[in-house]
Amino acid sequence: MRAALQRRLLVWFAQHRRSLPWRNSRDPYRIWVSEVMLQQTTTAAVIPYYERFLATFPTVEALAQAEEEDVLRLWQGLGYYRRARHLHAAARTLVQHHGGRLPDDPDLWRSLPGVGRYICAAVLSQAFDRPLPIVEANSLRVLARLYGYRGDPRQGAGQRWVWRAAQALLPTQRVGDFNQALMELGSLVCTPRQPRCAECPWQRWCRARQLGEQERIPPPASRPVPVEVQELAVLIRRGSRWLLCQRPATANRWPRLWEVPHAEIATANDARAQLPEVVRQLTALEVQAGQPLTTLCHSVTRFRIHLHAWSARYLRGTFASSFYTAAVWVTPQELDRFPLSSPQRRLLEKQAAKAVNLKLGET
DNA sequence: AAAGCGGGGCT
DNA sequence: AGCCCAGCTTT
Repeated sequence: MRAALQRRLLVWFAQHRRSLPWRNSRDPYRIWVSEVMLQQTTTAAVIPYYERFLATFPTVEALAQAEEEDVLRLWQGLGYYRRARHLHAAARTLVQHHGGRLPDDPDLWRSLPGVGRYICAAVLSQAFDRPLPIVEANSLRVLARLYGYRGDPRQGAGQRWVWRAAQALLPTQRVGDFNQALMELGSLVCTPRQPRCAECPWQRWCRARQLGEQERIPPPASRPVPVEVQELAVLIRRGSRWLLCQRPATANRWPRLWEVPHAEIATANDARAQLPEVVRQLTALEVQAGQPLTTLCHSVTRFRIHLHAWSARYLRGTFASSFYTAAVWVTPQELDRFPLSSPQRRLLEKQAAKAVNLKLGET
């Protein structure tokens, strides 16, 4: 049965595969770049970025020689900027310590920043046909449905199950094509909602379909419980600069006003000018000096997107002291939301440390 | 084990 | 509006 599944999938793939810029090449560098960009990002969104990136940095040497700032500029708008910094750092490692070679060596790939189990296997199976399985959002859905797996294949035991399933199904030849085909099936046929089972090469073996449970397998990711948050905000304009001042509604005095230190950097680096957007959202909520601002948030992330970076300390529960300032950066991860080069990041971290000291001094 | 990182596309 | 997406790192 396994052989039949493999054969039918590969035949289907030969007929239905989309022509994408990173296919038709076995260059590990090109495949690698595509996998990094495609991480948590849809194909349509990636294509223009991918073509620009490869035109600018056609080889790993070109990427290694580039300034980090220029790499980030090309990445701007894709999000998850840590991916770009890792890609660039890994390119430099490969050039400096491995002669610019991208070999068929899983241990080497896994040692690179930003390369986990999936990207390692995706690159090596496509470039060298190395028999490594991959599990991502599409193949995960296909496998869970094929075997009618009832648990959550994204977590714990389910995760171990789905990687074993992918491993067991893997052919000994045309591994790259098979991995691609599995994802393509999930993307074109075995979709999250309203899967096109009539067009599926595996329909006769699909347990979920036999049970009529295609839409319920795998189970949807659970959403965080909404939490109501209250705080006060003041927005002050001084010429072309903006000051944002926030405090928890429970605090009884305002923090000293500090200029938001990353504002200028954010506007300078981000074409979509995040600061005016913050201003727009806040004014849309009619935030005036001293007015209460009530937000229903479904998750920390959602709230922080809403108000951008300045509410970090509040939601981390570290605002027990009687005041709170917007100017404090909390973790390096929070800096990942901006396309900041490593030196810029270090500067902000230093400023943040200073702000924390000031804060402690006043409490 | 769980949180954190974004922006876009789709229903 | 929700929900989802070719994941990885950090805590």
